[in-house]
Amino acid sequence: MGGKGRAPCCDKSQVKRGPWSPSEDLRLISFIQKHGHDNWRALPKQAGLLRCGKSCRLRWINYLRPDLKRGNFTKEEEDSIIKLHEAWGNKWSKIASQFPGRTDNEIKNVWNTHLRKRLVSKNSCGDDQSKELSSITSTSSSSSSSASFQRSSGNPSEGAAVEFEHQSGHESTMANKDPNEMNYPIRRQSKRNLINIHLWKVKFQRRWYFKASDSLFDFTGAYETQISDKAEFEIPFESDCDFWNMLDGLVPFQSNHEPTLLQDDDQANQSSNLGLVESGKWLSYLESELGLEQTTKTEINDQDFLMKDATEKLVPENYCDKLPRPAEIDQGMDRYFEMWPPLPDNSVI
DNA sequence: AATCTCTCCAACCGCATGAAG
DNA sequence: TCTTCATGCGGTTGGAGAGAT
Repeated sequence: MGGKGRAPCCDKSQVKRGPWSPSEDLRLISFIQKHGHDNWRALPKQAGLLRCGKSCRLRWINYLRPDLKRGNFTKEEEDSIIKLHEAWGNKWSKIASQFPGRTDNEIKNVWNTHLRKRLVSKNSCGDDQSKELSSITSTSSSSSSSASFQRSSGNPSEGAAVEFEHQSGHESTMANKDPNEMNYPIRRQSKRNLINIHLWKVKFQRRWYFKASDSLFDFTGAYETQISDKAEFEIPFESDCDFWNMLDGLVPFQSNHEPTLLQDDDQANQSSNLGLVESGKWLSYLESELGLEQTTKTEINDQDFLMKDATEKLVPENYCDKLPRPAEIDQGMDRYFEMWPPLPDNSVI
């Protein structure tokens, strides 16, 4: 590497940094779903993201790609990591290659935060662990021992990466929810906490408007009522809908650890104010305000309705992602704001 | 209740590597 | 062969949350 050195990968002053917002995630997922990721450098611009390609790549690889295995490491996985680290040292990518669905970053983190300490602790209790300790304190690879390990049982290589489960049996932010509310939380285990997935669906003038969201996905759209209620859909890349964007500001739930659904810079303040609106009620109110007498509150088969894998493309034939916004909805939303003004910052429900 | 300290992990940074011109 | 570019890799950091004082 000589000469003037490499040019920076991007203009740092022109790109956004820090935690990703759900809407950015949506854009990245949607773009990659449709166009792949042949060129990370060009991807942010094409996807309409103010991020550098490197950041997009990391976000996808470490967090968004659908084949990631979520949840804590099993004892078997941890044992395998220890053995592999003994054999290969800090070759995190190489080690991660033996754990489908796990990332090098994840393994590096679990090593630095758990396994290293555990082994140091073990070692302090006896000399028989000195070999293990030597592998911890040295970053060089040991060529003497062949790695004997097994892939952890239940790895996701052959199955859906994201496993959804029904809410049954969980307490949740929806503890007091009205069963009639059109709000169907599902929980899945993430590495750090539980994430609620919510579905809303409202029928208006022969069209279903839907919205589904969790901290990673937030997709909206509409389809004609003559198609099956169970029709599945893809994440729309160019999802329309000022209407739904406005609803995004009315985030009706907030789990303990999750970020608000939309935290774009220009929406952060609004979200922080509105994120505590009591779950579900806004939609019931909206329905009555809109006079949707014919609105049907249909039980949704969650397993059918949710994407099990972000790469699946299950699009209703007459799916529309550019529907005009009915004036009635605009009016109803105006009245909604009057009835449910933004809450003050320090309010708690 | 307020403050401090620790833990964890997502995200960033810089370097290495390989491909292309 | 040299330079530039794109991507991969491993080390490090910043900040949120949890626990301790």
